Amino acid sequence: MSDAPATRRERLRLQTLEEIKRHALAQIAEGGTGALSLNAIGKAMGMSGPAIYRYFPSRDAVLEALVTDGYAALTAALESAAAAATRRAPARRVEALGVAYRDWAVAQPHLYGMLFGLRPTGYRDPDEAIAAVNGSMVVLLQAIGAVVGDREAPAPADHLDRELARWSAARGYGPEVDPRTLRLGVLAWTRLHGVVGLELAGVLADMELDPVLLIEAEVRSIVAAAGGS
Amino acid sequence: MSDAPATRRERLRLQTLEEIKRHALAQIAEGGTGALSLNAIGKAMGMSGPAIYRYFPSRDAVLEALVTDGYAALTAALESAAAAATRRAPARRVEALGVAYRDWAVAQPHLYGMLFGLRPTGYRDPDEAIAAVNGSMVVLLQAIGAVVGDREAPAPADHLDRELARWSAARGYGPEVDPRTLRLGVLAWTRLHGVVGLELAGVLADMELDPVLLIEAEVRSIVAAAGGS
DNA sequence: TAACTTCGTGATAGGTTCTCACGCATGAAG
DNA sequence: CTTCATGCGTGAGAACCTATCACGAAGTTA
Repeated sequence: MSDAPATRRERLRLQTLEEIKRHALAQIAEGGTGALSLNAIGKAMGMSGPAIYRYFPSRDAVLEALVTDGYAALTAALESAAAAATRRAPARRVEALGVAYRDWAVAQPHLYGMLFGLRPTGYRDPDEAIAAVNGSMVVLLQAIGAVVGDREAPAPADHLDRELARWSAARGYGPEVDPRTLRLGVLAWTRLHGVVGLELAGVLADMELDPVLLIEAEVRSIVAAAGGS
Repeated sequence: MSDAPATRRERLRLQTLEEIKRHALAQIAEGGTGALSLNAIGKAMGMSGPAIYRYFPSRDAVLEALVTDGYAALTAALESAAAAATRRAPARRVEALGVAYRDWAVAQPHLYGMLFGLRPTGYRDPDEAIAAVNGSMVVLLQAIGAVVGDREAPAPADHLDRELARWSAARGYGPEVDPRTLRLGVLAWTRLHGVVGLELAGVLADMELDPVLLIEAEVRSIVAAAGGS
């Protein structure tokens, strides 16, 4: 994760680099991505605007760095939640993950929006970021896999199952992740995102629906389909 | 819908107003909301930048107008899909709605993002827009209601059901919409949005998952829960 | 015909990102 | 210990943006 700080210069450079990202994140937290201004960051750090360009080639590069960091932070949050619930029943562990996912998103809505919201056309995550988001998926799959347990998979393979099998193989998950777990893992994610996304968009608030109840309902639907209590 | 054009002046004004929105939509379609420039719109229409301010008080007002129109367009698309499938089995009608929902979103991703993506903090839809999005919900509820049919609802009312009952009553849907339909309607929406949102974010593409298969799986999950085939 | 309303224009203020040439200070090599 | 190169920050400036303002030219009504 952290390379050797090597020379003193690099250490300082890394320090200001982190400080820039900290300020950028704070700006985004109140005001959205549009409120990010390299000029303002420079001023807040006590230096001029153009100085930032010594550290980031462009405004978009700053955003991209935040995205990559964000993926890692989300995965870390999920791992921590899974670790905290490791002694509880598998079904409860899945529920804890669902709640943790929403909590993380709600705590920093604009960052979540940068990760899973609309992107400028043509934008594609760097491989580094794709790998990071993959970590979240692994956590989910482990938890759901524990619920499924050793039950044999009676589901007749449909189109989706076949694609998922290919997908899992290509990803190196290997055949030890059974099809049902795979399917439920992906669906759990899209369902969680559906609720969280609409909550952050303010639609659920407009309708006066409680997002937590929806999250719980969706978690329960996944657990039930996995054969859990 | 359309008021009387009254005087000739108003007719012309409405015409340029529409033209502005057309150009705005085109700009957003390629480049996202950040690419919207009133200056550029004016230039494209053969007039100066500030002239636009005779029609919209601010840049955000243009975006807001697009949002309101967008809600209506989505509802219209769903209604049209429902009408086209009116002679088919109820389960098929729900499926048609799911596909239509995704099709509409994919056809104009940035507009969809403006409707259901992250908003600038503090932003809240005008009542007009909330009413418009409500229309989409009604279409969904009708289709799902047809699948549920006259089956009695055996579901033990949980938290979510109780909240939905209050919600439905407050909305004037009346008690004729049964709890199960209500619940499935909301869940159908969040599930569809989950898949579509991740697709538009490019996450599914990164993972090489086919969104259509996911949509079908989710529609089937709703239909199954409704008791349909 | 005269008065009034509406529309579009150019100028302008203040903001942004981003490039550039310059000077300073730090760390490294001889 | 001295010299030199590298990296860092600055201010000026180009090109863009939103938004406001005073002004003149239309079209509309009395």
